[in-house]
Amino acid sequence: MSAENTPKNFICQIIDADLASGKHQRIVTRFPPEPNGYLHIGHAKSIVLNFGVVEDYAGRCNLRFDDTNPAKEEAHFVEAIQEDVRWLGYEWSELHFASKYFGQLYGFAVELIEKGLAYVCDLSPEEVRAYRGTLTEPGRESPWRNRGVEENLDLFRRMREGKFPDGSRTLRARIDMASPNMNLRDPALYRIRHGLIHHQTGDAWCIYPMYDFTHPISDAIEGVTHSLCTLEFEDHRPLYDWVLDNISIGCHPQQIEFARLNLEYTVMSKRKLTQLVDEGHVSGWDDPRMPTIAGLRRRGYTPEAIRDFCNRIGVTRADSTVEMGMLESAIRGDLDACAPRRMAVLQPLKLVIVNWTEDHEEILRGPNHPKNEDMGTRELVMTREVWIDRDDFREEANKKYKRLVLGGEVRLRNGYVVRADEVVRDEQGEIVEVRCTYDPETLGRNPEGRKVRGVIHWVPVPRAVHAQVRLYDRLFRVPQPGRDGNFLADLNPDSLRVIDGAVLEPSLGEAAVGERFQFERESYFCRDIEDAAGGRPVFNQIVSLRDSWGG
RNA sequence: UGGGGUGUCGCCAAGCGGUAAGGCACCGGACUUUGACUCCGGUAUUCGCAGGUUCGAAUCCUGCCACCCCAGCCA
Repeated sequence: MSAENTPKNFICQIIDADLASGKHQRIVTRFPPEPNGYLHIGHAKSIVLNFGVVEDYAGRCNLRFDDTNPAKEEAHFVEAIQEDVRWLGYEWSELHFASKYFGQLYGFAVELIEKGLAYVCDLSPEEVRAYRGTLTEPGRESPWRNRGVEENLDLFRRMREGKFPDGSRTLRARIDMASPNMNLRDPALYRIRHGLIHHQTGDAWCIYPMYDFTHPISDAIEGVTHSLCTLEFEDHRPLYDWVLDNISIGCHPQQIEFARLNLEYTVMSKRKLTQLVDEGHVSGWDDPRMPTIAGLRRRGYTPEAIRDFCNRIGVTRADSTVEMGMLESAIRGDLDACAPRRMAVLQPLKLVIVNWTEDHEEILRGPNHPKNEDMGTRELVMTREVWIDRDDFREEANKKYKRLVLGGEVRLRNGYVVRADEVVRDEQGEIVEVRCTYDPETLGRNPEGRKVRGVIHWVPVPRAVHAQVRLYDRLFRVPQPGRDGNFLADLNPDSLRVIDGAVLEPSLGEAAVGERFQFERESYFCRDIEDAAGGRPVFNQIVSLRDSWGG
C-alpha cells in the first residue's frame, strides 16, 4: 500500500542521501502527539509518513507523548491515541513520554545555566510580552538577564522546590532579544505550574519544560535521525538546533518540516474539534461526521483506505487543501473490492406481484460480490409483496429513466422481471402500492424478444429487517469553514439525516457491529455500535456510490 | 513595512538545464442483472508575473506579485 509507483517525496530523498553518504545507518523517526485530544486525519498523514518511512527503510519509529503541559492533557487521550495508531495498522518500536525525561531535562537546563546560556527571569507574563518587542521592532533585554550563575542555579532549584508562585518566574534561554526570529528572543524554557496532577508524573513536579526545550532533547535521547514536523515549526528550527548545540548530548536529529493536511468541508484544528465535541455540535469525538480517526472508524472507513489516501496526497512543503473527493475515492476503492453486496430499501414503496401465489416463498441466491466468486453467495427470499425504493418507480418517465414505470418492465435484482400494471393510492392521492405481474421465465436469464434495461433492488415485505439508517453529508457547508468569521456558523444543519423506516434483506439481520456492506445502488454502510429503539440495528453510511446519472 | 516559507491543469502532485509523469475530479465511448466496478479515449504549447543568462529554462539569475507561518510562561 505504500504507493509503489509514487515518486519519492522530498523527505525520502533526504533520507536516501543520508543513507548514501553514511550519515546514518538506520533511520529513526517518532510520532509525537500531545495527549490533549483525539487524533484526526491530519495526524494520520504524519503517522503514515513517520511509520511508513521506517517500514520502507527498515528503521524504527517511536510513539512519544509530548506531555509537557498537564493543564491540557488527560490519561484518557493517551489511551485513545494508542488505539488509533494501532488501528491504523502501526506498531511503535518504543513507547515514550516526554515526561519520563523530566529529570534529564532538568539537568540540561542546569547545564545551560552553568554556561551562562539560561537565566531565571522575574518578569511577569505581561512584562515579558512588553519586553519582547514586535515583528518589526527588536525586544529589550530583561533586567534579570545578567544574573550570576550561582544565583540562577539557586533560583532555578527553588523554582523546582515550589518556593515561587505560578507566573512569578521562568527559566529563559539567553539568546538574542533583537533577533528577527521571535523564537530566539530569550524563549521560556520552564514555567511554574502548581496544583496540577500530571497524568504520568503526578505531583512530582511544579515546573514544566516548554516544547522548544523538550522536543529536541527528547528526540536526541531516543536517537531520532529525522524529526518530522509541520511547517509552523520551521521558525523553531534554529531554537531546536540551538538547544542541542549547547548541551552535552551526543546526538543531533535533523528537523524537517512538511505541510499539514487541510481537507475541504471540515476543520482540523484540535481546538475546533474539541469545541465541536464540548458544545455538543456532534455526538462525540467518534461522531461519524468527525474527521477524527475514531470518527472515521465508526463511520466505517478502513485503515487501508486512510493509509492509501495519505500516500496519494503526497508530502510537500506547499500549503494545500485536499478535496473530500480524494478521501472518498480511497474508501470507495477499498470497499468496492471488499464489501459484500446486500439489498436495502431506504424509502419503502410496496410492490405486490399479483400473479405470485399468496404466502409462497421462494429461496433465491445472490452473489456477495459481482466479480469475486470466492466471496460466495447468500440466501434471498422472494415473496408476493416486496419493498422497492420510491425513487425506483414513476408513473411515467422519459427513456433516460431506466427503472420501473407504469406499464414497463424492470428486473428485481437477483430475481425476476416484473411489469407494473397499476398503482393504488390513499385518500391523499399518494401512491401506496404498485401492482405488478412477474415473468416466471426470467430468473437468471433474459426474457425473449425484449430487453429489460433497468435493475432495481428490493426486500421481501414479510422477511424485512427493520433498521435505522444514518445518512451523512459534509459537516460544514463551505469548503473552508470559518474563512470569514466563526466556523460554527458554517456548520451544515443537514449533515446527519436519520432514516428510521429502512428495510433490509433478511441476511442483514445477522450483521455484526463494524461490518461493512455495499447496499447495492445506494451506498456503503457499516453497522453501528449502538442500536436504535426496539433493538433495531443502525447502519451508518460510509460513502455513497459514485453516481453518474444525477437524476 | 522584520524574519521564515510557498507558488506546475478545478484539487493533490512529479519534474532537480534538454523540450510538462501520475492520481482525484470532469467529458466522451465500451461493458454491465448495481445509472456501481472495470475498460478505452479526451482534457496545461504551458509551469504566479516581468525581464535576463543559455543552442535550449518549470528548472539558473534579477525584480515584482500573491498566499501561509511567527509577537503563549501552548504544542
